Amino acid sequence: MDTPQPRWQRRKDARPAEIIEAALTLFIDRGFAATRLDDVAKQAGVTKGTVYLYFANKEDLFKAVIRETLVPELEMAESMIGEHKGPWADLLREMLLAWANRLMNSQTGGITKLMIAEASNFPELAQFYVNEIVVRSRRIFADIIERGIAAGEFRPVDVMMATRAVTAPLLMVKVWSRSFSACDPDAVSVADYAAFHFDMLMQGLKA
Amino acid sequence: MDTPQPRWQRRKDARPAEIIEAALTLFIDRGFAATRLDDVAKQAGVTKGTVYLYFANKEDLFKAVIRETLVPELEMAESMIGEHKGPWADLLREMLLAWANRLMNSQTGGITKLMIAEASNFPELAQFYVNEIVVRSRRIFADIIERGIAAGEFRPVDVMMATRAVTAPLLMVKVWSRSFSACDPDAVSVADYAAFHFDMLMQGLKA
Amino acid sequence: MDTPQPRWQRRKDARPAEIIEAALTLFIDRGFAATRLDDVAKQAGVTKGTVYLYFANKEDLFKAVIRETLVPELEMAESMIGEHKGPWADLLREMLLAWANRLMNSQTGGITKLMIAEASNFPELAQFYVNEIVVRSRRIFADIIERGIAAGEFRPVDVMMATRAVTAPLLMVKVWSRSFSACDPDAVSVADYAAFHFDMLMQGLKA
Amino acid sequence: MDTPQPRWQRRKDARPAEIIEAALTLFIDRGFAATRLDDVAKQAGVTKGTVYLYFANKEDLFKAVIRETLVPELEMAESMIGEHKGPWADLLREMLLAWANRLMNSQTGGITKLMIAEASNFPELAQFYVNEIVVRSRRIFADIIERGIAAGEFRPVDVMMATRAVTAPLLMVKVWSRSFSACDPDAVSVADYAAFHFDMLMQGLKA
DNA sequence: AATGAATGAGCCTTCATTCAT
DNA sequence: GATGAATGAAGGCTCATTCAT
Repeated sequence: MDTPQPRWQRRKDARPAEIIEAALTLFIDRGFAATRLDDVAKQAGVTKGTVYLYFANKEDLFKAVIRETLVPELEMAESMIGEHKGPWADLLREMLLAWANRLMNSQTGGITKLMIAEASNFPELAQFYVNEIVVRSRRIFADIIERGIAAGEFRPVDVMMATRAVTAPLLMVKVWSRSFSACDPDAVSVADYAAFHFDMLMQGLKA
Repeated sequence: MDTPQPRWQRRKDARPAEIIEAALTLFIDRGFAATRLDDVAKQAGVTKGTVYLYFANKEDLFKAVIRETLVPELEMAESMIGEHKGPWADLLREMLLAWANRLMNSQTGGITKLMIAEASNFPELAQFYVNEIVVRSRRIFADIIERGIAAGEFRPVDVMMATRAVTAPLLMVKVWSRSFSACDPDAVSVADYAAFHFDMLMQGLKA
Repeated sequence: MDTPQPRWQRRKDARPAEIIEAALTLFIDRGFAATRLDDVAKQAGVTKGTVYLYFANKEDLFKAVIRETLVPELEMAESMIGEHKGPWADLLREMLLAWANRLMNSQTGGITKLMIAEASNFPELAQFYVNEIVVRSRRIFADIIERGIAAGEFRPVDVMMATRAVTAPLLMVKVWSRSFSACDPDAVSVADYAAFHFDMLMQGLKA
Repeated sequence: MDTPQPRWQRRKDARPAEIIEAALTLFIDRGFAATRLDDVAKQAGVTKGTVYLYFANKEDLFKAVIRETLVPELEMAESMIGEHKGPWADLLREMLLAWANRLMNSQTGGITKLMIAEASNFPELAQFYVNEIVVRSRRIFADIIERGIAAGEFRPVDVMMATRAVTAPLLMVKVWSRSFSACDPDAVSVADYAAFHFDMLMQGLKA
């Protein structure tokens, strides 16, 4: 006679994070509306009822997913800034590669895709995302560009535009690969692109 | 006996296009799953039943929306290519500005956003989109880059990467504005950005 | 080959009343919370979805049931008042018997039972019920008592109390029979009781 | 090693009564179905699990609530009867006032309301209630009426009917006040009504 | 061709009940 | 004895889809 497995375990502390992780994956993959709580629960290894022990409803879970996932993002973004000596271009390069790295190893790209898709359905969340993540991330790159210009290292371009020029391509490549890597014959790796991107930023296309 | 006024008009030819237009707007705004057919019908000025006269089901409508909207895209994209004399940079500039123009005046940006969001839910559609639109659009810019390099006008960069560098930023700025223009304090106009983008592509950031 | 029955009929005008009637029966029998909309629908010969074509939700249906059922009640109650000649006692008797009759042939008793049970769960509805039905019904009997006293026909008793003395017993007997007729060995018919009640009201118990 | 304080106290004997009391209050207020066991537990100062230590399920708790609450009812009812000398009307008056007193100071009225509402959902319980409480209570009043008639003190009325005439109004006034006291502008106190009721019973309305 | 009443499957949510701690 | 995390069945509600008119 073998020991029967207990039907479930008490994991009060671990549950929310597990559910959030499962939900994140599914939300990113299918979108908010197309994700069923049953699937979230199954993926988290619990039943639907358990989800409701920790989140008031589906929307609340979505918000938690976004917020909880963005917190490490924030911390990572902040931690990138630090002491720097030497040319600003070197720092820019370093930052870009670090960011590309995060884009590959975290859910950052997925979250971006998700927010792009659901922004109009969750306006306050979109606002939160823009304020807390986007604006801050831009600030980091904008600072570098501004200082580089002040140092005479960069051309005196419009900083806001340049910031977009620095961030948008990398983000797009990552978001794109999330959605189309399976069917795009010319898939491009984020890591490879990051290096190329920096080169293009510096030298431009002209011979 | 007098001829009774018909309760509705025969609009056989116009109906599908009207429904598709309404559906496109709503799909782009809310996503596929969050869009109700009732709302599509209302926006198209018909009733739900009428939608089913022209489309087998919601998914079928979605596919039609994508396909029908992409046809003019295709045609516009193709028509951009033609005889060209003078420097390739000039053609690139012209193409970029024309594309930016289309991004502003058509649903191209919206479709991109929609496809990013729903690609994993509609794989064949994603494949269709990539094959018919993305690859062709890339081809246009890739050609220019290749020829510019051959002519010694551009640096001998990786063409596939450079194509991304040319297209991704503009697309991202447009997609982003669709989702976040309401809550992004540093909104950037696509037209302005296009000019800046070309300048950066040519000269890079270095002083 | 026989003609296949149509799966359903369009009965837009009749539906709400049918649903209300079915709901009334079930609410009275089981109470609000214990009544499932599925059962209401089945009893009304429709499906659950149809209920939602006409009522926003279960609570809304409940309110409609109460209101719609009470309107005829009101009208009947009001219509009892009219021209009267002769002793006030005769009018009182007439009114009581008419009311007893209505109690037997309408859902009045059931509604009362229902409101007693659900008043605290639906405060505004309870208020509506008291204001629109109870107060008016009392007014009718209070008038008769007041005039009877003024005419010297009745003793100068407290009118409000006397009104209760006139109405409460009949109502209780009816409500009681709704709930306990199946298990009460000494069930009393409302019709019989009404006659007895009038007699007691007039003569009292004393020899 | 010191003796750790136990997290909870053994209250084996007190627990069931506390839970029953809490449940009674909520059942009366909201009805059986609308009362959540969570709320019962909270009101009793325990957790949901504890309820199941003492009661097999919600229905079982309900039955216990009714039965346990009816036991004191029974005892009180029985204790009212005793030796009596003097006119039967005096005894009747005494009994009515005593009963009114119990109606005000116990849950009798609430139980009645509850049984009226749930009788059809709990037939055996309704039977139990009728047999053990209602029939016995009636017997008390019926006895007085019978003896009063035999003594020539009361008119020779139908005893069963008269019993209803004696009990129903008081019960109705109490039940009513439970449900509608908050919204009935002409609320009537049970104590006041009891005195009036006896007067009416004796003298009737006629001048 | 068009309508919109009706359907019914499916999802979110609640809550009585169980059981690991 | 008590807890409360976890379950799972049930029910309210939505909405894509059908079909009588």
